[in-house]
Amino acid sequence: MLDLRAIRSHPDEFRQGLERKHADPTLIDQLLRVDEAWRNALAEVERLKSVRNKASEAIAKKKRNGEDASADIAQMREVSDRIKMLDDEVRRLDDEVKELLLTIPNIPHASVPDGKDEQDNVPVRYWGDKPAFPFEPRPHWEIAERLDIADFERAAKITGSRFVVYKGLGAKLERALANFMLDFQTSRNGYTEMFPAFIANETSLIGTGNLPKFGDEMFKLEGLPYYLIPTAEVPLTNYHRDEILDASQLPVKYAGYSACFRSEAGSAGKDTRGLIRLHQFQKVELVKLVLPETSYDELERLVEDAASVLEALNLPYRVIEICTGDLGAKETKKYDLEVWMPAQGVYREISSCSNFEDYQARRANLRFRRDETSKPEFVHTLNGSGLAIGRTVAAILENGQQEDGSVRIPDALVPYLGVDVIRPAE
RNA sequence: GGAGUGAUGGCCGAGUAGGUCGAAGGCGCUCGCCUGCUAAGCGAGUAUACGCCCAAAAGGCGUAUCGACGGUUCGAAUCCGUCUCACUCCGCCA
Repeated sequence: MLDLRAIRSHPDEFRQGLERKHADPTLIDQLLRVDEAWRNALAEVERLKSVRNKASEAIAKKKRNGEDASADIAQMREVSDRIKMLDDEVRRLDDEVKELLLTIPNIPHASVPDGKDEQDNVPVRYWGDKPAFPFEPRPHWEIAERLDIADFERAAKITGSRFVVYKGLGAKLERALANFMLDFQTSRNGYTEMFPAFIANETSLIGTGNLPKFGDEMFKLEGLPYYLIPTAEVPLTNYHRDEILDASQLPVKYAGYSACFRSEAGSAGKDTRGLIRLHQFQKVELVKLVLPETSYDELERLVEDAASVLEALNLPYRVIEICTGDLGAKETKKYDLEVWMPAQGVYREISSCSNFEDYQARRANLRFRRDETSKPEFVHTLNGSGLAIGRTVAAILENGQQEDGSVRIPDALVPYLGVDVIRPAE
């Protein structure tokens, strides 16, 4: 959430920020209106409580001296009733302020290119040579079915559409990629490996910004205040919730492997085939908690950390900078990594790296202290996929495919998979 | 799932016939003194959030906070209810 005091002192900056994001700038005015009402009610109730506290003290004194205090008590009864009413009012207004604050999106960073939607995103660099095929490249789902390494039909039988069962070398490829990515990010890029729970509570989801607004993108456990995590970002970012870290601990860098569950509400008809858009996929997620003044440098480094996996796997990709209109609600700045998918002839998102500044840190109360005497400040949080495994499988299958239906495995992965080519059964 | 115990400040730990308790005491930490150095000793200080005053900082005033929420009361760390978490025992499991 945004800083309420900052909004009070220069609301125009926030209105403009929301406009850049094509969000509703009048949210700021709504907020300020309720905030003022809240502060007025608060001042009044605190004044009455002050009266009450003094009177209570006087009553205590009288009683100790054996004097009669019944008149004072009767008088205070009225004050107390009024306090009770005002307290309800204050609570109601305070809830309203908090709810609005939780709903208002983050403001884009000054460096983010203006734009309306994804059409206006800006490619910033390209890496790798797209493979040239002397034949018509097949889509990955066809390759996978032919190699008998992924089974969508039976997954639909077991669960439903948008699920997959990996089989044989497909299952091992999934496992090999997870191991490879975790090893890579821990040993090469200095992340601490984490293995979180796949279920998180509502407080955690509010902390990362998935609730209250985006509950319908997740699977909720029936009758419980628990959700299946849509990404390991949720448990990893909440790991230090309500803590005050020492500045010397920063940056905190976590790499967590998890399954990710997405309801994909509203995406009917999109990417209905293959591994691109499933209700469950696995991912290695990178999360950083950093000093505020370093967060944009850390974002650039995060992009490199994610991109270096693609380079190690020799998968062609590009980096695009997301424009203001296409930014998610929580982000101040975001880069997507898009991997080349030869069969469709398009780049597909395989990683998304974002800076949230203190938007999540405020929600999750993630703070640090510069030294023993200084006041706690909010950290900046960042995260990026490093990478989405299902889409990496798809990219490896499509980019490594050969005319005979076999698939060449990237060299870096061979020690993990045990073979350098996946061939169709005879 | 059943039975029980507990939750107080950075940590430990007092505080139940409700009233000068934001909370004794100790440890830790900070500053000063003392000391050849260290240790010990002595003195002072040491929570957070929010609102108001102030151009701002400094500072001042006020309110709230003893797991959370709600209730009783003029007044709650202390009484009542609900919940959460932790621990112990039993059962059940990987």
